[in-house]
Amino acid sequence: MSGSLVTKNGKNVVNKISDNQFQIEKDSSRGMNVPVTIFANDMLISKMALDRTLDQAVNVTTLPGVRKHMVVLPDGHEGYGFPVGGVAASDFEEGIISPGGVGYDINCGVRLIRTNLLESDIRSNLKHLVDSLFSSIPTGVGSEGAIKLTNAELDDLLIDGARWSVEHGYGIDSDLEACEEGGKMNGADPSDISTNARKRGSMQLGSLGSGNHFLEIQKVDKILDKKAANIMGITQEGEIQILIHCGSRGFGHQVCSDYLRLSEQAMKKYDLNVVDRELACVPNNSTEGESYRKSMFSALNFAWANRQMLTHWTRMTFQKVLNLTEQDLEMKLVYDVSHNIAKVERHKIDGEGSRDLVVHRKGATRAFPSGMKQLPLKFQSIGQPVIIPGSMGTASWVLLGSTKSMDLSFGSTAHGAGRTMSRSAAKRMHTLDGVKKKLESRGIYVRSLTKNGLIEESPDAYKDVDMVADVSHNVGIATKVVRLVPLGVIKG
DNA sequence: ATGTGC
Repeated sequence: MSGSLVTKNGKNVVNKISDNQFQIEKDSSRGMNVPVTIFANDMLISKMALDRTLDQAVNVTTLPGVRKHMVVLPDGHEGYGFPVGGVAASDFEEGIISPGGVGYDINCGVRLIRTNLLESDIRSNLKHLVDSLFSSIPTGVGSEGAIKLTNAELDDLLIDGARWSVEHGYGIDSDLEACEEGGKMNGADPSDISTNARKRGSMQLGSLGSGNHFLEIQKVDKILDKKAANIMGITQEGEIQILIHCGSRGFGHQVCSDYLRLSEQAMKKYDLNVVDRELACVPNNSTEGESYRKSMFSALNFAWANRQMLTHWTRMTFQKVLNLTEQDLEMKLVYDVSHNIAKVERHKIDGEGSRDLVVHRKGATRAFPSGMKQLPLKFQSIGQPVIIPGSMGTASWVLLGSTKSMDLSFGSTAHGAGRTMSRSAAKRMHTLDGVKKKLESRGIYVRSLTKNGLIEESPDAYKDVDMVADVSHNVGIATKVVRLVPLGVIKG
């Protein structure tokens, strides 16, 4: 491919800066406040130009107070208003906050748990392990968890996040320091949460959900950065790891819906106009902005509490099936990262010094470098573990945040593979047997609640996660540490 | 993603 690429709506020209960096220049005449920077390669960016990904990124640059640039990561694809796989930073004082900039699944995220087991320790028990996980962890749309909370208990959980779960017996103290924000976002306040969100939330606590959410038993395929891997507790190839990918379930979904509606109404009051109604937003410093932040933070905490509970049941299942005690079976949390979040961070902007920005990461992972005070002590010297799940049944990656991310991507990198085939296309092109056979041929045992759940998540409906990790590594926003491959999967 | 699609 040579020359420049034009986006789907025909209005935006993409310039290639280098092999892995592209740009859409700022055009003030079309209301753009900043340029768009895209980290990709020729193949990935050509796919982004086929749908609305890049045009949506340009739309975001027209929002009030957007700073520096809109970032699109190599896994970018179209989403609700804002593209998924993007970072939009808005000025704390003069900018906006937008529910669509976080997305429906608030704090969709992943956590990686390392074990002291090798593949040979579990091969003969793999099916039993997967079956037991499948029966002890509720999956599927609308699935209900084992826990029923009163309103007052739910309030406590929404304020304390994973800490609530640990204090109620689901996990250990050291789990908390291995979570972004310690698994508890300060400033969460559930007082504006709707009754409807509460109703859905309290029922679904402690469940995995559906779509691309999964729990995988994986093994270490390759270690590329031994020093970083060792500090994370990952020591050798063949070591068993658990990856949990899920979010805030119907609770966060309802919070997002509630605030999209509220934002659309409040925009009239603030005389805010947006080029796409899906970009509904409110001034960050407004009553409505504060209300969304408090409620969205509550949903972050819901998701962290939820992943913490699933961690506990995973540990119990492994102990029981393998007949090992808590002492003999090490299952330590490596790290837990959020993929859908907005929070205030200080970032340098060329010519303006440092500013407080509302960093919207939608399908993006924080990738802070060494020395950042937000990181737990043991990662201060190397940087933050970044966990990137592939699609079900494909590889996943652990990367390491790097100083370049602070200059290039507001301290962020990609979050996953990103779809390349719609759910309906995946259904047309695959059968249940075909997908199962393909996974089995790779030695992967899957339990799924629904037929469509499996077909829609067929590995070839997604981009190549290795390519996504490569772009991140080559640009230097996060570097490769460990490649993981699945052995067993449970999903909705 | 989701008590799944205008």
